[in-house]
Amino acid sequence: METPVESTRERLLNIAEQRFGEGGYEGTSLRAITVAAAANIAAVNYHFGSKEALLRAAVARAMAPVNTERRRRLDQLEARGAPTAEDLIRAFVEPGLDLVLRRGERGAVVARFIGRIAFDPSQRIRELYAAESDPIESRYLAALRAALPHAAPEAVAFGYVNMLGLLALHQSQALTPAPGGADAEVADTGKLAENLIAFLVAAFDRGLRS
Amino acid sequence: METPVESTRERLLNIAEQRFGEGGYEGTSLRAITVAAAANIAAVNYHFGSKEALLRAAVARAMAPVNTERRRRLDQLEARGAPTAEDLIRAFVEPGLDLVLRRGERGAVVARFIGRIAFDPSQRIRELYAAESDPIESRYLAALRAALPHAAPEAVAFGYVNMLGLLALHQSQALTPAPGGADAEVADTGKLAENLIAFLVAAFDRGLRS
DNA sequence: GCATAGTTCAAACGGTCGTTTGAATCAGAG
DNA sequence: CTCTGATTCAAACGACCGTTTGAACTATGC
Repeated sequence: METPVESTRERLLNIAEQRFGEGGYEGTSLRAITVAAAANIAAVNYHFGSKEALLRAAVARAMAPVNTERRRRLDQLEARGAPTAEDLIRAFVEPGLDLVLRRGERGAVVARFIGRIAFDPSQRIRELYAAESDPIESRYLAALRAALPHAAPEAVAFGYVNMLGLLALHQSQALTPAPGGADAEVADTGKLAENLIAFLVAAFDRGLRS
Repeated sequence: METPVESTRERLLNIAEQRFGEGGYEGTSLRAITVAAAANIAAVNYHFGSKEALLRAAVARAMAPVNTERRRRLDQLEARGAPTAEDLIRAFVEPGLDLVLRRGERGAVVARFIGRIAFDPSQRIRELYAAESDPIESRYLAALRAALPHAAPEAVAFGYVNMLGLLALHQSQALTPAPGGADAEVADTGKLAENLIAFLVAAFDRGLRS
């Protein structure tokens, strides 16, 4: 028989991140996923074990390159010593948005998936995402505190969660209800990352309690 | 018989906004709602017509006082002429967060409900929320553009969706996974609104593309 | 008291959910 | 070819979903 370019396992992961990103975890059935992936329903439990395990595998796979790139940038910045807040914000935001901007449709699917899962209504799902991005969180927070000595530590943490949230919202495209809307235009011009970074830099530099 | 302080209809709305706020629309069943409200399942379809109609009624009821207050503040600001960006941001954010801070537990439930529905995974639900808050959106955008003449109109719209998103995330408490975390501390001191407003004002004043 | 409209009730409807089963099919090694 | 382990398959499992039904109950006006 013809050799499929993607294994069943890969097709399931690809379709899962697409559908989960569109309808959320609760709003997407395994049957919808397996039909779209041209796989049997039992294949999910065979390859992953359960619906939640499929989600976990999809999150891990989607986050891996983002985490790697963030770690790499953070290492590089710290090697040079004393990164600015803008350096750090850029090192955090760009790996998340480059998915959308520089990898075509596939990247947009992954970004929407990540952004959606990060703020899923179910706390269980959110924790699943948080566990995947936690490892570098403390490093970022420490670097941000050092770069913003005038701001109180709690204020820096406040800024960090705002950055995390805004990035997720733009990744999930939940802010662009109408095609051709304001945000879509910004994204089309490839300036979304720059706009978001400028927005956040101003907020971090001058909008945090001291 | 004893007169219940709340009618079945009111109990359903109260429990609905609590449960929808906790688990999202898809993640909450009518049976869970009716059991908690001590009502029969058929009561939902009798009083509202369907699950989605129940959600619609809950959204409308929860948003009404927020919209009213925002309109009132906007009227007041425009009567005085030439409101600043901070005036406008404050007039938008405070009505949304006062729910949490100044109405006790009940207000926190309503705020979480609104914040969650605003960015529900399902676009259908998000549009349902947007329809409820649209009427004043264009007024706010126009006033913001006038207050920020140095910023491009698309940049102002970009800032507006960021404000909307950050407010919803803080309302939904999705940014506070662990009790006693950084954000909870900020909220406990009653300073969340001030911190968020300062964050947004700095971003609007200095973080928007011209 | 009796009719009437408003409300609640237990029960069931058809459908979909995630998961499991056990047989069928596959590819590769001996 | 035969054997073996990995993979796929149709089918069914019990549970839960939103919705509907028609009878029972409640309160109010006559």
